[in-house]
Amino acid sequence: MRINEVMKALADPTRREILRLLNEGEKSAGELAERFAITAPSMSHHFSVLKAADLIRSRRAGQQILYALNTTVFEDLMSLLFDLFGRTEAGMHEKEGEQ
Amino acid sequence: MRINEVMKALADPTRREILRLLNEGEKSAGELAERFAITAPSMSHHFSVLKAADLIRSRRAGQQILYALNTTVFEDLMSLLFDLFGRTEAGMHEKEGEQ
DNA sequence: TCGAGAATTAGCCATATATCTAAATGGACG
DNA sequence: CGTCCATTTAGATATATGGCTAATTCTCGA
Repeated sequence: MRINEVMKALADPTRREILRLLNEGEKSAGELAERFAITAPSMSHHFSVLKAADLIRSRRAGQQILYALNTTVFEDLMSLLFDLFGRTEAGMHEKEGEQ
Repeated sequence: MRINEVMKALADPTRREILRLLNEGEKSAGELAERFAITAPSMSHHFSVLKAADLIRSRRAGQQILYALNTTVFEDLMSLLFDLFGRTEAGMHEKEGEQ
């Protein structure tokens, strides 16, 4: 996991809301876009940031592109946060995050 | 908790490293600064961002200012991440077994 | 093959951010 | 007091980011 890309991706409120919506299930780009007051190209930019961070996955279905959460990153994120905040008693979590 | 401020604070690698160092225990501004290749004013800027996000607390001890983690935010952060990634009932039924 | 619909890519602009140097603040101590 | 030391504040600058419009790509269906 690229921590920096993940964290930067999560730093934007629009992207966090996209993730929240995708938590309900797979949605098309257009379906997501209509929930926001920004243009499709801007949304597309956010999708690419989320994809680069591997927070979402996409697949084409006809003319549409469907996006879905990549939940495996969640665990990595938890691991990172424990690394930052977790009060550890010697070896409580062996697996250290990168960076 | 101001999610946006917390997330933006965490988006910077220097600030994440500061938190990691503070996880070892309280440290002075200078003590933290000497670990990085950036100037004291730049460090000070990062401290203020972390403070604004309530991720750290500070207290004066003579000429020095000591910083410490504010661990209570950790729980809030976890809660937020579950909100983003945690499978809710609706989501669970839509994409079961997906990874 | 052609046109329409969905989405992305390209290019531009304004704002936000991270960094620096220089100056100001606040405490310690002779 | 006066000066030193630790840190912050002010102000400047370069880069990053997020938004837009216009143009392009890709797929579907007549």
